Amino acid sequence: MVNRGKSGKEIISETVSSRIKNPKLVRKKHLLIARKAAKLFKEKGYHRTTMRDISRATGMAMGNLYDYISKKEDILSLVFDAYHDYAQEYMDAKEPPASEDPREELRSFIRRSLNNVQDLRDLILFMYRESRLLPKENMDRAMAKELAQIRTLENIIRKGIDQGVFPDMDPFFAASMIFYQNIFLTLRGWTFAGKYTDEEVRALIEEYILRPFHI
Amino acid sequence: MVNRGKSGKEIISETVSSRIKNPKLVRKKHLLIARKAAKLFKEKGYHRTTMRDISRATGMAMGNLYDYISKKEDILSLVFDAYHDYAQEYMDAKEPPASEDPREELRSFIRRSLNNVQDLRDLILFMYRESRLLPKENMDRAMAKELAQIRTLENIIRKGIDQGVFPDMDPFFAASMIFYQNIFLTLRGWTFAGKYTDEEVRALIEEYILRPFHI
Amino acid sequence: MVNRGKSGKEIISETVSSRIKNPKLVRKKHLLIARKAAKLFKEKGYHRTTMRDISRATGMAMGNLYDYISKKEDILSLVFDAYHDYAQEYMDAKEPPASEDPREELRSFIRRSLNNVQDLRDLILFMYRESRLLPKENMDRAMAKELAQIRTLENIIRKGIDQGVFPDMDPFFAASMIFYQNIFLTLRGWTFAGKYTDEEVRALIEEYILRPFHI
Amino acid sequence: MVNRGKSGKEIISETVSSRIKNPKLVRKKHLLIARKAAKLFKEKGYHRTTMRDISRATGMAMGNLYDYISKKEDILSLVFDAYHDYAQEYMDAKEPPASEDPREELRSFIRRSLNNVQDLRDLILFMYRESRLLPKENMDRAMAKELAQIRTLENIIRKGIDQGVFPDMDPFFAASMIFYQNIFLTLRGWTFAGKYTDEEVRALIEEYILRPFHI
DNA sequence: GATGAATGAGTGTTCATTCAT
DNA sequence: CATGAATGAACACTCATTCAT
Repeated sequence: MVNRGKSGKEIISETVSSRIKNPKLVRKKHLLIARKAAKLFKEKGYHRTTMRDISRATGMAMGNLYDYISKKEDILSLVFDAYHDYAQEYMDAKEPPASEDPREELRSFIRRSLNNVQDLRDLILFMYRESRLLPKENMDRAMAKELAQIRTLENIIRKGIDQGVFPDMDPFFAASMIFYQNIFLTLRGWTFAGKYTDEEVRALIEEYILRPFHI
Repeated sequence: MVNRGKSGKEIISETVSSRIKNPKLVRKKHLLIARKAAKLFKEKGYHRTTMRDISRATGMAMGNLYDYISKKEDILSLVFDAYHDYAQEYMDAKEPPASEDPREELRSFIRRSLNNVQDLRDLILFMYRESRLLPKENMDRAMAKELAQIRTLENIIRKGIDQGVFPDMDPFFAASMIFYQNIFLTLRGWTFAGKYTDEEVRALIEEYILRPFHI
Repeated sequence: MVNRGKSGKEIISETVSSRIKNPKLVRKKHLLIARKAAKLFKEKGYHRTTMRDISRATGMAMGNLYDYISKKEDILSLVFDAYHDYAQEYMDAKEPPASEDPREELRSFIRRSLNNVQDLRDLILFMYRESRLLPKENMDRAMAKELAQIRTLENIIRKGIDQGVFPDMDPFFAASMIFYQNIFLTLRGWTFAGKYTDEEVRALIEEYILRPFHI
Repeated sequence: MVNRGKSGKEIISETVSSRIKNPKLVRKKHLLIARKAAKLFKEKGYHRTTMRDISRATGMAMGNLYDYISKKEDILSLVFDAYHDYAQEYMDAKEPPASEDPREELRSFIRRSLNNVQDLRDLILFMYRESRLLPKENMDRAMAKELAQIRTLENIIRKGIDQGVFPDMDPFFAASMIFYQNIFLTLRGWTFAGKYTDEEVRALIEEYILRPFHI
């Protein structure tokens, strides 16, 4: 849930500047704030969550909170950054020894991604809902991260097409569709509530996504 | 853009009650409010749109506005209801003479749906973002309408499977996936900005969605 | 205490814009706010006077107050404008039939000015103290009004010099000195507290100011 | 820039008490604080200068700052005291061998005073603006210092009247007027901006002030 | 039915001051 | 003695809602 800066030191959010001098403390509190705020945001949305709520949840006094951020919007950035860092780590950590079979690679990517999505369901939902409130800089960053994931997928697909194991298709577009289908159950999971278990849903989506790739 | 109640009378909203007696007037104003508010909501989001904004946009005095609704939330309901009514009409109006070929039926449904989505892009985006703010009753209604559409799709698919023109699959699940893939370009339009035209995107989605249905 | 606009209609403050439509009401409330706020500002200074204080003093609810102004600073402008309008009227109203004798004209100007200053002592003191907080536009206006008064004085003095009844001197500079001497007892009246009555102070200043004009 | 107490020990402030034992250190830090705070106060005013600003400017940690003062107001006192001490020194240091000619003595006093005022222009302006914020005790002390200077002037004038070189007048009143005319250019410097150089202004004021003393 | 002024609780944010180390 | 993080009351300002006409 942290960036690794050039020097190898852990950094969370280069954009949110704090008045506090001790960088270790800043990182720690930024993480605390992001964690607690994320919970509140998920439950009540950004606008309905007050700074007082966040103060209470973090156990930090109002003024102290503002020692670590300079506006409420910063907390939004903190939450997004923390998620992206975490998601990156999640995908990196579970990366299997790169298979030579594109079909296997694709399945592996989807499976990891679906697990991640299911774990962070509410957070992702929140992010999709309120990303427009992000300051442009963070928005751009978020979009770049998403694009990077899509590019990874695109490469896998392109390789599959080249090797003749996938049918011919627009690889970037297909990658985008897959990426979005991954998120699908987050946005509309309720459709399946009661009908299928989480396990089943994951399996169904995986199968459905892979279907167009059978020759 | 109106419901037909059981009695055949036009109703725009069963949930939003107004102090005004004249039902024709109520309907007219509710529509006016929904239309103007939708525009504002799309642009600035629900929370950032003030009652004063809506008063100004509709040309109705604050007090008069509150003669037709009782809380701001009501306007959200009005907007959602108006959309659903409109979408229903849209799909109904363009419904072709039911083809006997499930493949054609499916393609036709998707095409109409994609057009609808592209026309109302911003509104749909807004609704996905702020639906959680809806009072439960409206939320349930919105979900029911979505489910109805999915059921229509499900039937087409089931027929195709039965006739052996579609491969075997879970028809409800497939219908759900299709339905949300339709919405895909709304949520992630920016991914394609500059890469493809709207036409191309529609064609690509259509093709991609239909791919799993080739035997 | 009001401006006369081009049309002859009374206007108070063209700079402070309000959300209220009825201009009569706006004028009335602006005046009320200026009057009550001036009192508070004089007593506690601008910064120590809170919007709640002003709300309480005017009997207007916080929100209503903000219907007539858009920021606290506006109230400062209101106070300054009201004073300047009043001072203008004061000087105009008591303007005697322009005497032909510059000496008499000068004495009359000084006397009126001193009376005005003594009446509005605390207000003027406040204004000299906090004028730097004014938005530039108002500041410029205030300076222009002051300059206009100095110019009037300058003209009287120049006439006197031309007629040979005043000794040779820089008329603009002398006018400035006189103007400031008028205000003097506002800023440092306490020096005389207990020593002289207000009457006596006025007479002493008048005499002192006029002294350099004896040949 | 320090007082000499009765015992001959240097004291910078009798009113501002510090928690620190070492009196040398206290004096040093009080002076540092007064110097840095004065700069900030002149630029931004008392209220807009935060304790953080002062901490930063002095290089003292917040808590350490509060070891030497007990409230923000104390810093105001420190600034005023430092100024008065400095002004006293300024006048004392440049005091010429007391001339026997009251006219010369008067001119000398005014000249020194005008130089002082021009040097400390911004500081004096600040003090006039914010003196009301001083605790009563300091206010009284400041007034006493002013009065002392006025008394000095009064004596010169009285001597001149007695010797028949000045026309008859109320010597205390005249002394007061002179004293405040000195300050004039501080308060209304902008009136002359571009019209006269600083040199010219000083000469004009000097001449103007002395005018009533010609027989 | 319509108008628009009035209400006041609630929001984000600041900042003098304290306190643990 | 020094450091700087922590405290929380107070502030300016907003806005959904009501009410008098």
